[in-house]
Amino acid sequence: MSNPATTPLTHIVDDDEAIRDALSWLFRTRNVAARAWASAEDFLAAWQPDWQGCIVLDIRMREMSGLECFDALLERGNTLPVIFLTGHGDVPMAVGALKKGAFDFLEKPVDDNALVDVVIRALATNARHQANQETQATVATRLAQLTPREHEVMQLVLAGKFNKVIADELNISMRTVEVHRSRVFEKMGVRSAVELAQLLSPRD
Amino acid sequence: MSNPATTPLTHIVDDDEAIRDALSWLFRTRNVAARAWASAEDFLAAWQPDWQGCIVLDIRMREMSGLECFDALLERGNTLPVIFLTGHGDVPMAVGALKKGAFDFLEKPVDDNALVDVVIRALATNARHQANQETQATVATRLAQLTPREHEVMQLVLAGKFNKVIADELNISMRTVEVHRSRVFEKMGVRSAVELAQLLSPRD
DNA sequence: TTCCACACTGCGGTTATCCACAATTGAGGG
DNA sequence: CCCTCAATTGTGGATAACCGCAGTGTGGAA
Repeated sequence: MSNPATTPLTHIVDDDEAIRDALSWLFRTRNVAARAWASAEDFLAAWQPDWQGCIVLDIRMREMSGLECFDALLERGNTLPVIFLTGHGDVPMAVGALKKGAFDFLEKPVDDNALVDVVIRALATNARHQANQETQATVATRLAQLTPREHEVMQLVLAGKFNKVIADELNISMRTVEVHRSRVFEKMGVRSAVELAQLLSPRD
Repeated sequence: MSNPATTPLTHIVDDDEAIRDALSWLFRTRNVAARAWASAEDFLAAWQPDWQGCIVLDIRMREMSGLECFDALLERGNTLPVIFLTGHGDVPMAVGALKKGAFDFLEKPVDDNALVDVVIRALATNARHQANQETQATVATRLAQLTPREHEVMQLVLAGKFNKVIADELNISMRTVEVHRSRVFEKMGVRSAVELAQLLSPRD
């Protein structure tokens, strides 16, 4: 049994066993690791925030619908790309799902190649997102290690101020500024203010 | 006549005069500056890349359809947010438009308040995009003023390297590095490598 | 030929940054 | 009481960055 936290899986969520089997088979023939779920409830009960991969989610299911499942996932902070499949979609439903962040919205019957293409793109998107999350987590961990004073000095360093100016503003000696500055660089794993600025540059 | 390059306008493109009039009136009552066009061709003939505002675009029109107009706008590098209106949309059409970057996709009859809300959000999005474009244009202009050698030195400065190391790598004197470095800061309008790094930090 | 832009360099002097070594004080926890 | 951590500071010495002043050489355009 693959571990969804480290091996990206395409999760097929559909109450129709024939569809689940067909999609499982399709993905297997395309070397896409997949796992099938017979209901949205089953999937949600198992879902973990650190899973990697993507979700192929049928809209119309017996108990909980795909859209309800999607809303629940969003509430839990899901970041897996969600591809909706539906036999009877309408425009507001599709538009609403996409604007809530759904990755795609496809109508059945769906072309095998088209679906696999979408899944592969979704997996790539998830991989990029994961890499970005890890970087941000590392930065956040390092920032959390700074003492309040170090953090304060760091902001002024990032504002491009001289040590002498920082010392004046904080009413401390230049030597103290140097100590804090040096410790900031050490804790943030950088060697210069340029590297620090680049590490902490705002990203959309 | 307002100048669309500087005054944000909501462009109503619909071959149905009654709709145009109704929407013009609606926007006027909500203090949203608008301009109506009887055909996609008319709008496209007038369109300029520096216009500000947004576009409310009907899909089904006599000659050129809204979707064709949208494709033409994309080819021309349009950045105005596009809100589609349709009386008979289907899911693939809606999904396709949104994935090509349409701002929204609404079905007629559309609720006045809902439409105005969407338009106001689109206008805000356009304003943010415009501000970002201006910043990027300023940076690009400044970068274009650098000599090739200055640009080369700048890259090494941004890599956090000492002047001495840069001099070694480029086989020039340290004084020359200092000269280039100083001129880079001057032309880029910054006072330190930190500011330069922040000005040029990658953005998605 | 002259002028200009670009690239380059040396000298001397100043300011900024960095840090080893050493030390003190205060707060909090075991 | 002892220990750890955070904040602070001084001394002395070294390296890095900055720049005025002065100058040279090359290539291209007028």
